Amino acid sequence: MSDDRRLGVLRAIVEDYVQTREPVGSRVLVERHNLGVSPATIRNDMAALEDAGYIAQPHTSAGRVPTDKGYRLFVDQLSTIKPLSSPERRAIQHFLEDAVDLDDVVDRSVRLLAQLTQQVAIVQYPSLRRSALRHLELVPLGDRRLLVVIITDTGRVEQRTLELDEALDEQVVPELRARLNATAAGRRLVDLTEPLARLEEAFAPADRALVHRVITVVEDTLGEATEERIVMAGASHLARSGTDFTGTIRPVLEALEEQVVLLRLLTEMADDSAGVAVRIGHENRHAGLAETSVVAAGYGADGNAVARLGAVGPTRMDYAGTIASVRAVARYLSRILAG
Amino acid sequence: MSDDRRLGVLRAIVEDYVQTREPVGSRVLVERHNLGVSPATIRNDMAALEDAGYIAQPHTSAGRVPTDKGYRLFVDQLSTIKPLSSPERRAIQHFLEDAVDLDDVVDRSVRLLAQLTQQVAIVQYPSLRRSALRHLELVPLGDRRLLVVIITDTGRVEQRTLELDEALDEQVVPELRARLNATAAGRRLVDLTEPLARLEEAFAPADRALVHRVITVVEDTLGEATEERIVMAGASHLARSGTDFTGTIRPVLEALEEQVVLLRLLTEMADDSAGVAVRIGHENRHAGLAETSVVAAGYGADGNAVARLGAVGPTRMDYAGTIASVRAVARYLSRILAG
DNA sequence: GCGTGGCACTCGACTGCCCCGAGTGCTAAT
DNA sequence: ATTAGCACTCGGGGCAGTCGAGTGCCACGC
Repeated sequence: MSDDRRLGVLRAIVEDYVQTREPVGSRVLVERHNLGVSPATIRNDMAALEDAGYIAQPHTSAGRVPTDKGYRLFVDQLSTIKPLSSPERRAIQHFLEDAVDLDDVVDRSVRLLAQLTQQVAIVQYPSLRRSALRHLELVPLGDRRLLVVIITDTGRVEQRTLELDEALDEQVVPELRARLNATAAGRRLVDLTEPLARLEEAFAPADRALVHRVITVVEDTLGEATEERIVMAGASHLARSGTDFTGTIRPVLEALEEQVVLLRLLTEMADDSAGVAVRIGHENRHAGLAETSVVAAGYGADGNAVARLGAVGPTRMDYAGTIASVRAVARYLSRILAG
Repeated sequence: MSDDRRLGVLRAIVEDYVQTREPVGSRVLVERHNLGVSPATIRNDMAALEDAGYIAQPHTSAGRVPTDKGYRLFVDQLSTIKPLSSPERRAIQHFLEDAVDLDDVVDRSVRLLAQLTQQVAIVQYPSLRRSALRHLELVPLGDRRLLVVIITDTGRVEQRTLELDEALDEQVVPELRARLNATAAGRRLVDLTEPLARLEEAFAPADRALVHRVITVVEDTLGEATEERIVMAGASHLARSGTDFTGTIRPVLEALEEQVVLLRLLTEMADDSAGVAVRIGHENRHAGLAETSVVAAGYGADGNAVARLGAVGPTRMDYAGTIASVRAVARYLSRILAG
């Protein structure tokens, strides 16, 4: 009994099951994949695969279904990444290029990915901490409020309003703006703390209170709590006709609405050599996602990832196609952000 | 046969059906609502209500279920709006007050509304066109790119990058910024076109190309196509155990993912005297939403609505509670934006 | 030792049948 | 106008029987 053939059988089972959504038996297997052997032989292989935990049967007189472990082996065997068709590629590029700002880019990306994969897509906004600062803008609003706008090189814009205790000295604002930008522009936000502290000391004591508040607000904005945003699209794909989940899709939807869960999901995953990570079923370590798989990749200008995106679907998904789409969108998105 | 009692019967049917999710018969009706008459009498009333199209029976030997028309009458009869409990009110206020910027406010609002109503919540961002301009900021990025930032009094920030054909004259930027703001600040964005056109003519011919591009970009940003954004939360509530929809929730989810559909939905609805609008079932004029009802209200600082929010759920929903929650969140949101 | 044909066995899916009960509509009585 | 009584309808649940897909195992041949 060759190990090679057994792998082939597993692969055939996964492919058939993904396509038909039904447990696959030994006969249809030999017919559809013209393996040159008889059903009985396949049955022996299947028994071995079942002993090893790669497949299971829902009930005695039914065919076999891949287990999480089976999908894992299947995915690891997937070596070649199926390239997208060239019309597909053009469509992606065209679609993303028309975006007017970062919100629009992210929004278009997530919809595009949902469309391509026919699954739920999630996209994390470029992390503030890992981005570089492009510009800091201070806008006085009346004489007791100051609007602080933080603009990163990934196009992300954050704004905070400061309520001041005393009337604002209009003179100090342009100076503060200029010196803040001189100090901070171009730096990664995570590296700002120390230079900003030094800057504060360089101001006249009378102005320090204001300077301190501005610096504090900038740093708070970078705090973990509020900085991460994730958008989602394609939830309707979860409700596709042939319902893939035992019971309802509610736990899945609930999990997907928890930013914290999604964030953990995305950040915990380690990309493989092709830059894509796959988590299957229970590997997600979350009850609501026990029957789903996640395919994710990082993106970001000039090679260093500033955030991640991915697709979430039933464990019985088209892994090859999903991986290809996720990878493609991540690449185009990186290119757009760099441009 | 008194018309009063018939209305009471309809009301009782709606209440019971909303609670039990099961067709309600004449006997349980008299028992649960201690109407002082016999089941037979109620049956006559029910027959009349059915002739009038307010209720229907799924099949011969079953109880009655309200029709869209029945719900409509029921909702129109709902005069008093059930006030929220005071802990609820405190929770709302507390929750919304902690928001740091507009994105955060909107995000918190939509989650809060989903939580309160136990349904899908949608919130439209404050309309750009109906907001007033707070500040226009121009930020040179290198010498061939100019970042234009538009900040409204509702806290919304839009940004666009201009790619310039020729090197930017650093001198003209402060002047342009000052004059743009002098012309535009405080005005409703929809009223800007004409003053801006006049402003353009006031510049030296050499600078007009730049001025023109900036003005164009501001006006384009206000164009219908990109200005409207809607966020959604609570999709998981659609998948609640007792599935309320014939077939799947897929068409509903699909409709909710179409910004255009949502937008039409929200803007087409006319608020009643209490500031809340309700659309029931087929009134939504959208196939996917034929079995859902929408409760919406406008919000905005100082009384004039700049956008809308709402809840979407099965026609068999708790209208009184949903209306109360939608109204409350709209009010608190208005207050936050005004403050 | 590996592959194969044959065969008995298992068990879910489907079907037809029956019965029960909830709920109705109608009629006649008050 | 309300009500009691009654015949009628029809969906749903329980039960038995059949069908067929698919398995596991065994004996045989190369």
